[in-house]
Amino acid sequence: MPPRVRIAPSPTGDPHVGTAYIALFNFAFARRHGGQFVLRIEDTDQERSSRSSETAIFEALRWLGLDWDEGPDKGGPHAPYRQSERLAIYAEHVEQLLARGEAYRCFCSRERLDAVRKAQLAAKVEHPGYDGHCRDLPPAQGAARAAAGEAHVVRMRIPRSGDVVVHDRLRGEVRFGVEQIDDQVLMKSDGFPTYHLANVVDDHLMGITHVIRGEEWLTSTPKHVLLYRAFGWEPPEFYHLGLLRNADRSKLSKRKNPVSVFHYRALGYLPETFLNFLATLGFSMADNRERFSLAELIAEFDLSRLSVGGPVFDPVKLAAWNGEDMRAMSVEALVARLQRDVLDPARLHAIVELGRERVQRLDDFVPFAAFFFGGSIDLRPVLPEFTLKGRTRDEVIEILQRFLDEIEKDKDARSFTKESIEGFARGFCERTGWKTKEIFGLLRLAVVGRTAAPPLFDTLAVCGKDRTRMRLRDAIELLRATAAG
RNA sequence: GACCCCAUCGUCCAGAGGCCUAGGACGCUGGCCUUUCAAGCCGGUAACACGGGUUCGAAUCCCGUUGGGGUCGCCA
Repeated sequence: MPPRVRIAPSPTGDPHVGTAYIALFNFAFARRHGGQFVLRIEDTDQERSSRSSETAIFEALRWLGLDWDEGPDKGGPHAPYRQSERLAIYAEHVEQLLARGEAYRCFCSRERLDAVRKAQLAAKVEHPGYDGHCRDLPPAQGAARAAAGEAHVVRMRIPRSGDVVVHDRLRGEVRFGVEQIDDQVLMKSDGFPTYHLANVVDDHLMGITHVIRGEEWLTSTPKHVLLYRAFGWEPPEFYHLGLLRNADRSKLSKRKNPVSVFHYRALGYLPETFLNFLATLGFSMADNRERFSLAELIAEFDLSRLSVGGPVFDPVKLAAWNGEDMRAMSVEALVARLQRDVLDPARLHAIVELGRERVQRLDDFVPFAAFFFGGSIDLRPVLPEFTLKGRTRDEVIEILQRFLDEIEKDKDARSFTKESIEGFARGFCERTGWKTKEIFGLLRLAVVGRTAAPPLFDTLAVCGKDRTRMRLRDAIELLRATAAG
């Protein structure tokens, strides 16, 4: 039986390298064995999910050449592939569990849950989690209260004793005591399923045979195993890969690294090189060769050669390989790539628009536009400019760090258009009490590397979010380094 | 903190008891080539976390310690 695998990203934020990483191995495995690679959108968080983010995932995966066989945009035998469109299916399955006593309705308020959690934290209890307040509510009573319209969630009734064994094909048997697992919410009060429920129901209904995903899911797998059991289903095979890491070995995060696939595209990494690089982070060829194409990876892919350690994502090595691959391409091909990924007509248009008042000859555009391209810039020549009257170096570092952190938390700033950045930045000044003049100056300096530039927010928008973030990080790092000395 | 995972050069990967005085790649470094800089070529640097076992023999198996990571949400 050909395998069926899936990638199940949630459409929040930018398409993540980690998603591409996991997608790659799922894709290779499916192709190797003539199976199917399914793309399922896990948009069960109404707050954070967005269509634009979903589209971005499609675009990123396609840019990399990891096309799927079934998905929201293509349909397939198990459509729909968007969880928000499968609500009736989950509701029906929850009813089943309710009827069998495998789940129960919980009417606890958020306030009560918060209080319980806080108390547990304070008391340093062994296994914090839901205290089972509604667990023994008579089902009829629960049903009646629900019918009367009382807000509630549905929780899974986790057995009170025993172990759950997860068979991870990469790690062997992993045993969990059931006392560490609290009664998971399966259905939220808004009628949407949680990840655990939707994931298990869909993997089963969609005939997924192998679940290849990140290690972050390993500890929730026993819950999934229990759910399969509650439904009376056979669980798929599990493979948990190590997580991509920052240089300091923490889980790869946008706070410390560019994690958007688009960032790598914008900086001009070749998709085939990028994929090759990702592949070597978690997989090795039997003959130990490390430069190979997607086709070669597929031809020789073998799940047992996946590794479980968390590899550090090393952009220096990626860049070295990228240069090597560029040298191997024809000039024509390079020009085509340049025009597609780095200097596309829309971007060129935006740059010319910003530059035309500031240049006198056509070829002035090129030196003018330098800061719109490339990664890090040398900020050392302008280091003294980061000194602000009445502000210490530490304060400057702190405010830049805070700005950086808050960009991602702000719903509007995330889209990174001229207007949204401006709105965010002005709000930021109000919140922090810093003058716009101070903040805007610092931003311009950090991102552009000079004091003279086109209007700040246009500039940031054209530079793009990832490049902006990267240079802010660089600036902070440089300031920290020099402050220490 | 509890639970779970992981542990070979700075980093990535190879090594599935003797083939290992541990191999490849990036980085760093010396040299060659070259009007320069790159590129290319040749060479060097550098690791089995520690402690106990098992075994004739351990990087490879077991236990412990240490270290790193992940998870503990009506987020996925």
